[in-house]
Amino acid sequence: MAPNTPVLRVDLASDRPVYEQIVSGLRAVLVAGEFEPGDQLPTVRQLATDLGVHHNTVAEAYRVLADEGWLDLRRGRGAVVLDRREAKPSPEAKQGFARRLEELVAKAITDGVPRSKIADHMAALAKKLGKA
Amino acid sequence: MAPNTPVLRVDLASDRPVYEQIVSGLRAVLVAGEFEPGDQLPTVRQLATDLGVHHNTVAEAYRVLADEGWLDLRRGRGAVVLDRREAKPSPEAKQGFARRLEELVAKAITDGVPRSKIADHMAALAKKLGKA
DNA sequence: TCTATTGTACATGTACAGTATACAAGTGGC
DNA sequence: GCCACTTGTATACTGTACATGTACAATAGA
Repeated sequence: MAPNTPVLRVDLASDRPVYEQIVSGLRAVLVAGEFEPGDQLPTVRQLATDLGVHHNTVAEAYRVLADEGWLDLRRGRGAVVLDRREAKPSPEAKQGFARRLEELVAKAITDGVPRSKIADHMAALAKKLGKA
Repeated sequence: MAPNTPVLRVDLASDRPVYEQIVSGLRAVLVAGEFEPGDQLPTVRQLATDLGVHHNTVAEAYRVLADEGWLDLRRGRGAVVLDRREAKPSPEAKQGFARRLEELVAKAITDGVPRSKIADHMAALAKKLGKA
């Protein structure tokens, strides 16, 4: 493996905001359990250098994740991964997820991804979630 | 049902651009097959009034869908749904879909949606895609 | 205590989203 | 054919968000 494993990657050319890419990407990594509670995340300056952006951009992303309860963020200390087992109920979150999922699939179909591939991906992910 | 069935709905308070919400929402409707080729979509002014936005905002959304091949757009005539069966292959589209899907699921989990619900939704959608 | 490290606050440049307004291109009745 | 009307388009303008530059505050460690 490469000397320093990149935590994630961003597309500077994308129309999607970089800080939002960092939030989404890191959140996926955290949900996947690739970090244990107590683990240190790269400092805002370290990750910023890796990604080629300004450290304030990374800081903004870390702040969002901290608000969501994923990180403990303090100056001088860095970003520490939290436990976050509390599953707070969300009324319209389910509905929102369903709609976003439909929209994502519609986009993929428009982009020419075969429906069978899409179905396979989702079935596989659903299976993984079920046994977790 | 209400006298006029709303084609879709947007959240003006969302940080997500309205025109992008219109694109995603309409694309999902089109993929779902709720319109036949040749059907008329609401005029940009009509839909704009329904949604409470400016007609130029709707026009921008229609233009994106027209570029994707979903609509035939001409002044004086309105927006007509096209056939669009051609499935153009996309190399990185599959990979992009997979990543976006993971991120969407991570967001849902963060929002407190039970993993079982997420898995059920995806399994159901996958099944529907498979038999289509 | 002193210094380096780390996150934060604020101001600035730039690009994009949404709107107001005027225009061009079709449609349909006469 | 003419003319009013409808529909999408183009341009200018305003507010806001993204990303950055720079300085600051708080913590860690020697």
